[in-house]
Amino acid sequence: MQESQFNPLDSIVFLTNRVGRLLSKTIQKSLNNSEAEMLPTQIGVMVDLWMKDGVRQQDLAVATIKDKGTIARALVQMEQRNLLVRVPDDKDKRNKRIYLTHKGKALKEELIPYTKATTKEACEGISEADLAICKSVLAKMYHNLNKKLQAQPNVNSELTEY
Amino acid sequence: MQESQFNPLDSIVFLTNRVGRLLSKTIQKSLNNSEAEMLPTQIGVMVDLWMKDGVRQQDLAVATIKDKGTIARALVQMEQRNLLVRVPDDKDKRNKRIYLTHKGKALKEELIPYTKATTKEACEGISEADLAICKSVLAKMYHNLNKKLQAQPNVNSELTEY
DNA sequence: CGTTTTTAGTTGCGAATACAACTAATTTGA
DNA sequence: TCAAATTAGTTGTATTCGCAACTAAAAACG
Repeated sequence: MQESQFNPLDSIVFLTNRVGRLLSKTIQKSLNNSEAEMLPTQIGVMVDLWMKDGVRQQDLAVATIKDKGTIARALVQMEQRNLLVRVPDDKDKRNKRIYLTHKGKALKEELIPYTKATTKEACEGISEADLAICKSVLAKMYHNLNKKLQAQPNVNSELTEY
Repeated sequence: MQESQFNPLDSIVFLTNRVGRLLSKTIQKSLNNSEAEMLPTQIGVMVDLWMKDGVRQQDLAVATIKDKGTIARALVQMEQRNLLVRVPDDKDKRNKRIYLTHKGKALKEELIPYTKATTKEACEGISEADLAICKSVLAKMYHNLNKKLQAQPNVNSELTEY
């Protein structure tokens, strides 16, 4: 049996995973004991709502790659904190539309500096040009992976179109 | 109050997170009902052990960005499945060294095709050159973030040196 | 139309996880 | 040399999460 070549440090799966988790963990920790303290799932929901609000719970579940039950419970907690409201849709009573409150929108301003600080540290020694290429590659991958999901039935991802 | 510019689709934090989670979720699902079926934490442990085995539980916790208790319980399960062994260290009896069994090493061969298939789909339309730059940027970020962790006390990350 | 199928959201439940308290082993340094 | 501090691993506990069963609403279709 021959030994396969597989170096995680040269694997895009390994790299995106570890870097993504390191970054978000670092940011999340730095938020602790601040006004903006939030759980990872909640941060994910917030970010999606900044891009587009008024979407359905189901859209958020797909976009954040979480179970719809998990999202439902996270949204209840966030509604209790007055970060957002869940508005039943008159045209289709199965849907609930999610809208950020003023407080929810304001959190964006709080989160940005933490995100920028962590990003800056992480990107030390990396050229602007290379970073731009890296982001465009990841954006393309994100697009490909979402398209793949859309190709399967029963998935709506309005959110992830760009 | 001015509205801040923050487009998640141009944020390395958002992109690495979503792409990383989409990729690993896709691979994990494709493993279901196969011999190689594993939980995300277990996959993370395996990958680190492929890079370097004989490390301590604590090293794995740091490398996989998980709580040491979580790792301890995951390792017990994996030991029960005969994927690895936990060997008390004679020189320092606090440590347990983790070694892959033959079965654990063989899983690597099973996992590779799934990883490659998913990666290929995700990278459609991306040039080799750009992908290489993307990976080198992420590897550099990974290095920076781990160095940052090492700078803080009580963290050992032998594993993440490269 | 009316029945069947699909979809959005909710909820019960068990598994996985983080956090913190604990034990045992080692290191530090007075 | 020995008490205090640090470290690796374990375990208790509360929270989070994914899965699956369920309800209600809408769409599909004969």
